[in-house]
Amino acid sequence: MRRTKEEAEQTKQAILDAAIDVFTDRGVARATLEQIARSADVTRGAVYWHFKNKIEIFDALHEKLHTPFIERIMQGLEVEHPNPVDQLQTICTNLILDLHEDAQKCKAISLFMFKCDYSGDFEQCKARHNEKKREKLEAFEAYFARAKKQMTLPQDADPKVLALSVSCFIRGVVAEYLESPETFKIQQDVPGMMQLFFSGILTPNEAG
Amino acid sequence: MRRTKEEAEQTKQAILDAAIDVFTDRGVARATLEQIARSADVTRGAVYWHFKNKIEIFDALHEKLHTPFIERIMQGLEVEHPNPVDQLQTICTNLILDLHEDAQKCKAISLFMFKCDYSGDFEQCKARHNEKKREKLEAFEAYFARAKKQMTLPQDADPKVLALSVSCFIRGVVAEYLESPETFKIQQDVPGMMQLFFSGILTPNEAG
DNA sequence: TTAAAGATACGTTCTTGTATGTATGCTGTC
DNA sequence: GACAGCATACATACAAGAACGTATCTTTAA
Repeated sequence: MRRTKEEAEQTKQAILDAAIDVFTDRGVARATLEQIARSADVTRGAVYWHFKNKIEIFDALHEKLHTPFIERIMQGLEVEHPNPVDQLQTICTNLILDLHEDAQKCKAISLFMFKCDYSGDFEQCKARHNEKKREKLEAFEAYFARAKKQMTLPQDADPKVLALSVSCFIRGVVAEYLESPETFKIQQDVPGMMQLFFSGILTPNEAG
Repeated sequence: MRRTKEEAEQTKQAILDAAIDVFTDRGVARATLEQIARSADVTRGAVYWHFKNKIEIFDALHEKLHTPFIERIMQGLEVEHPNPVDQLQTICTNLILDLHEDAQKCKAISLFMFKCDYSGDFEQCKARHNEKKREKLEAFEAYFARAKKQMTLPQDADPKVLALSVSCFIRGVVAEYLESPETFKIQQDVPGMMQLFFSGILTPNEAG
């Protein structure tokens, strides 16, 4: 049953797609390679041919999800913008609004937010994933540093803390939305919530 | 080997404490009742005596964690306060700052944020846990409704959306902190971040 | 022809639930 | 107030089924 190279690549992608479904349904830990194989219409033999084990599948999915996400944030830094904070607000808002139209992406994000834990053998993934987070934080920081330089942000603002705040808020919004989508209508409420949050950033901070 | 009633209760609590450790180390799904028993210095027989299965242990831990948390938010509503938004800000800030001093609580929260998923048999927990979330959201909402009535909040503010925003932000902050505590010093940065966030709430919203 | 791309088969390990064993705390009774 | 009888609080033993990794086929592209 040897396939052509393109067929083999298709099989590999089919396994990854199937993995998203099975991980979503049963959770990463309880998901079986047999179930993934079944869902991709192959046997475990095929799975073991393309991936060493479950962790390799998991990591492949993570890579596939986060790379375009970070690229999008980085891209905004490549062009000059009169108000980087507004720019960042727009990017973040759109990033979240996009979720509403990409069910597969939602599933993938939910995987890493709710359906996995980095205990046991999965601990080795954590370092790689943290690296991605650091990149993201630094990009956020760059937006605020640039805004400070352009005087569109109070001079006493701390880019690090602001970047962290943005990161926290986005994470919370995405988490709450994915966890219980019925709680709020994303299209309707999110722009307002983002506006509210970013208006806090632009307010000079009088706290000690 | 029959123990007295108090000893039995101690055993039960020891099992719950052990469960936190084992769940933390191996993840909820990969944790074995045998491991929990070992860690509590009993056998699986004792575990099965006090709990029907792993899910019951899991639920008991959740109950133990969230009840005091919600009570604390509710308590703030019992007394009158000249500025409910400030009051809520203080409560939320303290709630987060407290984490720094209670390692066991951090472990427990991390459990429900990172170490578990509600797939398979654990799906039955989700409804109960969502109920707790709803209570929390309604309490937040009550603070803002009261502030509106007392005119310490712009009249065009939507208590529902504000409550949701607070919920999202807190969740994000706690998640980011617990996931990588080295990213920010909680005592130092959190008050500023909360101030920043709540100042956005008090700013009249001009967005469409 | 040989090696890629999988399928099939097998043995082992790990967990779970339950069934059964057992020692002892408790309770009513006389 | 002591003692039979029972329920409690576990410990131990057992059976059954996953799930995994590997080893061995099979087919066909290169």
